[in-house]
Amino acid sequence: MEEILQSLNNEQKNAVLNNDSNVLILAGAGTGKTRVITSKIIYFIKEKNVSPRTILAVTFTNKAANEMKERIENYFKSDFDLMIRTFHSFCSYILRNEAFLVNRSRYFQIFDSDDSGKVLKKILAEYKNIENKSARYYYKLIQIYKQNLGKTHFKNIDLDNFKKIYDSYEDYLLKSNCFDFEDLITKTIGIFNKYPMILEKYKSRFKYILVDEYQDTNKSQFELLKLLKGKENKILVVGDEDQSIYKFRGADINNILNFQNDFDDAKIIKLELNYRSTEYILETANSVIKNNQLRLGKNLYCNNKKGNKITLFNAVNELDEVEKIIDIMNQKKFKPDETAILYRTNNQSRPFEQIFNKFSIPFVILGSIAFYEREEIKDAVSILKWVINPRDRISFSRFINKPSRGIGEKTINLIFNESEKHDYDILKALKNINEVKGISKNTCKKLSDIYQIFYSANDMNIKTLDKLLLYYLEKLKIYEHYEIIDSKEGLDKVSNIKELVSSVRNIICSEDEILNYLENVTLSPVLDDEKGRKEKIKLLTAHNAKGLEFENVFIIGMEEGLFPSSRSMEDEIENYDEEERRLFYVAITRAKSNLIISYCQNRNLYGLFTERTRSRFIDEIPENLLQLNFYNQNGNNKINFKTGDVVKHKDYGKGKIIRIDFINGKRVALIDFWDHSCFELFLDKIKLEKIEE
DNA sequence: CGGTAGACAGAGTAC
DNA sequence: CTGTCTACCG
Repeated sequence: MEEILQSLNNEQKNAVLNNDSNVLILAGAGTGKTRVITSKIIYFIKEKNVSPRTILAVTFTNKAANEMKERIENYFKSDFDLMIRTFHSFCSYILRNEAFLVNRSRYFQIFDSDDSGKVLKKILAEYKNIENKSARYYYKLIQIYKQNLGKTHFKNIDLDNFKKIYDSYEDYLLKSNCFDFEDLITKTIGIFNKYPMILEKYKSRFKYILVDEYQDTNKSQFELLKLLKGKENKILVVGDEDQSIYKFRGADINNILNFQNDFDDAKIIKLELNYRSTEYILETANSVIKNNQLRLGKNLYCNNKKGNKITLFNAVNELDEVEKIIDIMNQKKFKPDETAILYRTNNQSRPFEQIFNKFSIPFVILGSIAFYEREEIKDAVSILKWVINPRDRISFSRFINKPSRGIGEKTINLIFNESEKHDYDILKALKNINEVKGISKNTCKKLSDIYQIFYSANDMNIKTLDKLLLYYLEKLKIYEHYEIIDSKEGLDKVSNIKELVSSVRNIICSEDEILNYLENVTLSPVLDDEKGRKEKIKLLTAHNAKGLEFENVFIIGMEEGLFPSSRSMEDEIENYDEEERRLFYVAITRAKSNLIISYCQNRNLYGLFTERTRSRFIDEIPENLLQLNFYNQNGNNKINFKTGDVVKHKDYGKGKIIRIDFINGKRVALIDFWDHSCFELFLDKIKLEKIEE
């Protein structure tokens, strides 16, 4: 323990040793918070003789959970019965224990938003969709409704209609023996409220509650924590209000802002010493975030060197932006492996894919479409989900008609009706398919064959999951379904499925192992394959970059409407740009040594060229931290010309700068001269003065 | 039931 | 621009 404490700074030590009250550790970016949490858990176990079994640590990503667990077990060199999980996976653990209390079996499966959307689509079709709103719209409403534990005050929404759709949705999930994401939290709370004895059981077990990324908790998660904590236990939360970027997912920044009001005897310990970034980068981060009102307030400092100034450049369009980034990387000799390109929206990776591919520049996109969200992967996984939980209608519908074998919506509905009539699961309905009226002889035969495939699997004594999955895939002819689409796309899908098969070769074919695997697939989507990351430039959204760090960071597309996003402006009236500013702050603080920020003058949006203005956030960076116009290295012309400036030339007279471009590192301005036509001039070679209009 | 063509809406971050 | 939904025909 001594050596652990010695390696901590005073702030961190204080956070580890302070155990008499409820504590909020307000940890800025790069201040070593994971280290503090793990040290704290080690301290509990080693110095306070706390049984590991009584510790509950909740995180938001499985990555963080695994990292903590690993560090602790490495220290003690032994496995512990430590409950370190994400909110969702912790609740899933409780729900599997207590499933019968919410009319489910422990084999329940979890619907992702895609599955939920399909359920809602079916329901809306039945109701003829009175309000003519999309399934996605209702999914969002239901999510919000659940996150707020039914205490939402919807405005301008037909509540009777909503309630009807909501009830049908809940009914569908119940019949499918499934939960959606929000259910995991809310149904757990439901059990705790309804059955105090059950709550007592968990409360008396988990005496020490630690929460990571507290700024990302939503209302229901907050309620869950309060229930578990009760009056008896202490709670320790770690978070950073400046990095609260998941409002769209229900995160309520007020949880962290109000911590001292919500819990009595609460203490705040700040961690402000940053180990990650150079001073210029930290100063940039600090000057941006201080424009936010909703803060507890902290100011990062470091003992690192000043470092390089922040490079800011503009590009003609999104393709030019890519080319300039390649140029900068070459000139500054950035290693691809240590470089990340961060953007606001996933589709901004496109021009990079195009150009990087053209020049064979190695890159990897992190987390755009998670592997497990791909159509073909979901198809394959849905087979296993249905095997484990044969009431799951959505999973059954996914694979049953791939390749098409004449089993369409009509037949599927007849099967569902049959299973509902007798309270069978779907497998049993297939077994008795001959009794179902309205299905043709031919189709009946096909369904019986499918029943045989699943029935026989039990007798085959298959040992590992890859073999089992392969058996189903071959018998059901899923490969053929995708191979028949004789294109690169189809072949990619086949190879993705093969990758999936080989990834489960170490999983034993027991119900529990498969159940555990399926839960991980849904609750801990892997960002990418680690093996392919080396020596490659990383492309990812600012959201996905949270918690990561890179030597060199490009933040691209810093334009009004994009970053800050115009959609976030519609979302709320007050402080509408604060969440976006936090996101920018997160992006800035990912950089260790070099930070480059860029924006475009034009951008192709939905097929149209649109003129852009640079982001308001850029103006919040003090000019003395910026290295402007990276390409203007000669410094012949000290004037900082920009688009829209009115200028005067001794021969051509007055004109207006339309845009500024760079050719071979030299600034070139396209100027619309009033007495002449429009033409381009090298800014650093001509005599040009800026004048007032 | 299934495939396809053409219309049309939407366009964002993700456990 | 692109993905999705609808209408129609085999």
